[in-house]
Amino acid sequence: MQRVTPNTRDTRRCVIVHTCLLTGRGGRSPRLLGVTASTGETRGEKKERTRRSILDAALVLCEDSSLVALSLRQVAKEVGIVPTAFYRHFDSIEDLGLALVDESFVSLRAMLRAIRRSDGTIPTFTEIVDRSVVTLEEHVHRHRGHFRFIARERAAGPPAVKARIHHEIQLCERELATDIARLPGTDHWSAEDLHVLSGLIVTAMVATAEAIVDAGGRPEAEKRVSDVARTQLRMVLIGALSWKSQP
Amino acid sequence: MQRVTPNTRDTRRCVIVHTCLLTGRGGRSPRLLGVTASTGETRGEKKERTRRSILDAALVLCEDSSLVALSLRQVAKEVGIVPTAFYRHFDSIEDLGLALVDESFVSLRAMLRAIRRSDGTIPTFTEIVDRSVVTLEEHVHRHRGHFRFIARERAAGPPAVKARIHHEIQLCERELATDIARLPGTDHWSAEDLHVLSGLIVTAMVATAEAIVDAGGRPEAEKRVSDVARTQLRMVLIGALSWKSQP
DNA sequence: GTTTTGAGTGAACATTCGTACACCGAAACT
DNA sequence: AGTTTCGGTGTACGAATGTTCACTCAAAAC
Repeated sequence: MQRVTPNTRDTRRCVIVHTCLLTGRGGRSPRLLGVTASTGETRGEKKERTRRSILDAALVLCEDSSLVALSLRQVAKEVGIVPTAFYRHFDSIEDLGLALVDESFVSLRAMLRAIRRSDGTIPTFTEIVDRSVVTLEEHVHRHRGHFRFIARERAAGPPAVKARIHHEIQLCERELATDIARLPGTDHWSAEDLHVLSGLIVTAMVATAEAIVDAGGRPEAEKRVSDVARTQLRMVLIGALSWKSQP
Repeated sequence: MQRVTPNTRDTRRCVIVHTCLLTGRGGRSPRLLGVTASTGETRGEKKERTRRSILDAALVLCEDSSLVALSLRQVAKEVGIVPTAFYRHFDSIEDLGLALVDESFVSLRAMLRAIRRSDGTIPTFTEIVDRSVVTLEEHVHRHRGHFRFIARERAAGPPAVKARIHHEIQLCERELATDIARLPGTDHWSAEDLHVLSGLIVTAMVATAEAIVDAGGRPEAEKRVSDVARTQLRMVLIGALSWKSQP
């Protein structure tokens, strides 16, 4: 972010207050030295907390723009550490990005597991669709930052980040394919067709997630998006049901 | 691109040779002054040529990374002009981005028109699908740079750029909806359902275009992508045919 | 109690960035 | 012919960048 005029920005500096670092800034206030020791915090815990602060700060800072435009110094300033301290936690911004990808997909996978878990009774297709869309909507709400990040860096991130995101999405497709295979009426499908269908569904859901994020929390806009998503999924499933696997 | 080590890059400097500027570099070689006049090139033509060079250079330079990480000085160096000369053509990098969006969609619209134009006879759905996918594949090949650009900046560009891309894609959806409405068997569809369907198709096609770009020109990978796209489109259309518009 | 470890500091570096300013000179206009 | 227009040049500026290096000092290991 170099080409903004110096005074337009910076209204939200140091959003993340990093209290543990305010206690003893390298001997700047030597009378507080003993206090830090009294916090009863293990060194590993402190490091982990700083790491979290860095991850959170990075997610906030590249909200507009992208990872490739995110500077190490910006992150350090936001966290409240000196630039060089960044290297104690990550080798580079790209490395940070990979950690954010992992983190994002951990929560996403939790969501997918939640959808799958509720399959005790044999549900109708409509039930599956409605439940999935509702779950997605909730989840995007709760992890808006992560979804924005994935949607952005999937297309614009550093090559390694893009590759990992792509790989994770492919895993989602494969898991969905095995789920579909368990549904009644898909016995005669080829593995190829199964994968094609799950790819289509995942594509549609990714687009839906992006649209929900873009709705920016306005309830009526989100409602419209999720209604569209529901209809689209039903269309796809109806198509799938009348699909004949060809050789 | 600030965080590369200074010597790793720069193997492909000044890819775009800007001959017109080599003739008289501001009086650096005054004996060539008359030559420039003898090129028989209007001032407007020269300006347009420089503008083209800037657009092309920008497209190449932000191939990896993104518009938000593209610097005015990089572009100027690649084109072979001094940084301040950039402002004679664009107000900012964002302005340049908007021009690139327009340019990209001009060619995309030409493609869509081509698909539509061939609808003299009443084609089967299979014919429509096959023809569309083939056309898309050809077009992505011919305008790989533009498609990469759109796919990237759609998610990561400056807000104004993102907005314009989103708007253009919505236009595509609307045009597709009116085309679908002309097809037999969709008489009883609501306008809402039409738009939902075209949105789904456009989403799938955007994803297909991205996948073709990512295939990187390897023929077998592209073949696989386009086969998948064909199957997906058929699935969607089969679903659409057995779709009943609900109130 | 002594030593080692390691997260964080702060100064310094060579680059790169956007932009302001005065200027040039040939095409375009009168 | 004389004047204006306007791409393009070159210098200069303050600010920001990634990365180096030699430190500090309390927690952890011994």
